[in-house]
Amino acid sequence: MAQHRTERADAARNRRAVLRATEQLLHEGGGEHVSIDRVAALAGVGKGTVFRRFGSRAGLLQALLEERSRDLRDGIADGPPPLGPGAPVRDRLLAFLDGLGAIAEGNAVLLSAHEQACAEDKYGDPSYRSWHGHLRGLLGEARPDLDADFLAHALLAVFDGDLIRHMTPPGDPRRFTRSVQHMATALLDGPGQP
Amino acid sequence: MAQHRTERADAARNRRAVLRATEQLLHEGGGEHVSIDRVAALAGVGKGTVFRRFGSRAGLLQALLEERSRDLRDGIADGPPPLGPGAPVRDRLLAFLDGLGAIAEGNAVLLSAHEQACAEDKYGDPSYRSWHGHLRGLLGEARPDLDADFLAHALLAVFDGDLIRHMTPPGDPRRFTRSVQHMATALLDGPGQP
DNA sequence: AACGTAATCGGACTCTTGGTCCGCTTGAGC
DNA sequence: GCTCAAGCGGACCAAGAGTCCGATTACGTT
Repeated sequence: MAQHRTERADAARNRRAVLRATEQLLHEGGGEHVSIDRVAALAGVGKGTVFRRFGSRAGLLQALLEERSRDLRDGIADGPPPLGPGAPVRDRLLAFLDGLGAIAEGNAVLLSAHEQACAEDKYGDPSYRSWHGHLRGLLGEARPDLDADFLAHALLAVFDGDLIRHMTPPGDPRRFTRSVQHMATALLDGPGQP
Repeated sequence: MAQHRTERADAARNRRAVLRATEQLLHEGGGEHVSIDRVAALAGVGKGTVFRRFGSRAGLLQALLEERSRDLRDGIADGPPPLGPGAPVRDRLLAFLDGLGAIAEGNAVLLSAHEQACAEDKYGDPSYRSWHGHLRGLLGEARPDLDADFLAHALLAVFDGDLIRHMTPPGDPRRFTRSVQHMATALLDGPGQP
C-alpha cells in the first residue's frame, strides 16, 4: 500500500488504529453502528484521515474484508493442495468453500455492512471478482456443460451476512458451510444439459 | 388496506399518486434516486403523507413490490395448475420460478432498492417469507432427503436486482429465469444425501 | 542539529436524507 | 349545515457521508 516511496510512520499507525477501531465497533454493535465519525473518534484520529486513507465507508469495510481474506487468496494462488493448485477440481472446490465459509461465518456482521455499503457495485468489488473468477474456473473445468458463470454467482449469492446469522445455530458454527458444500456437490454431480 | 371502515377518497387518491410517483422515479434514475422528498414532491403531497401511508421508505418499496407480485401469490394459492395446486411438484416449482423470474426481470431496480431499504430485516419481510415458504414446501415434497429450508434460501438469494441487471443481455430478457430454472432442476435431480 | 517541504492531520462545514411533530384542513356521516 | 376524527403538509430535527484548508509534523538533506 506504499503509494510513492514509503508510508510515513504516523500514517501507518493511524491506518492500523482505524482498522482496529472499525472491527471493535463492528463487534460491539451491528454494522449500522459503524459510522465514520465513531470510527474516527475511537481510533483517535480526525474524520479526514479516515477518508484520505480509505476513500469512503465502502473502501474502509472492503479493506478490512480484504485483510481477513488475504490468507485464503494466497492459499488458492500458490498454497498447498487441496486449496492450492494440484488437487482434483472437486477437492479444490470444497476446500475453497470451506475457507470462504469460515471467513463468512466469522465475519457475518462485516459481510452485511460491506454489502450494504458497496450497494450498487457489488459485482465490481475486487474481492467478489476474485472469488467469482476462481469459482467459475473450477466449475467450468469440472462441468463444461453447465453455465459456470451463473452458478458461480449463485453460489456466492448465498454468502450473505444476514442469511448466515439467520441460519447459524449457536451450537453448530459450521452448519452454513456444510450446507453450501452439499449444494455445490449436488450441482457438480447433477444431470447434464438436456 | 381499509384500516377501520373505509378509506377517505383523498387518502386513496394520494396513495395511488405516491405509488405512481415512486415507480416513475425508479424508472428514471437508479434506486438511490428515489428519496421520500422527491417522491412526495412528484406526487404533489407532503412528506408526512408518505410516511403516514407507508411508514418508512422500506414500507413504500415493499408496498410497490407487493402490488407487483399479488397476481403470482394468488396464482399459487388457488390459481390453475401448474402454478396453482394440483400439478406435479416439479411443474409447480418451474412455474413458480418462471413467475417470480418474470417479476424480478421486470423490476430489477425496484428489487435492488427494496433490498437496500430493508437491510437488516430481509428475512422478516412478508413477501420473502411467503416465497420462501412456498419454495421450501415444494422442495421438501420433491426431495425429503435434502435441506429444503436452506435450498429455498439459496434459490431466493439469486433473485438480486443487481445480479439480474448484470446478467441480462439486451436481446434475451428471460435468460436469468432460464438459468435459475436449470439450476433448480439440477438440484432436484441431483444425488441424495450420502 | 537545523531546515525545507511535501505528506499528513483534524475537525469545522456542507449537503442530503430518513423520520417526527403539530396546527390546519376537509371528507363524510348525521 | 355541523361535527370531528381522519388526513394533510411542510417546518424541523438528528445523523451521517464526504469536502476543505490552515496547522502540523515526519524525514531526507545539508
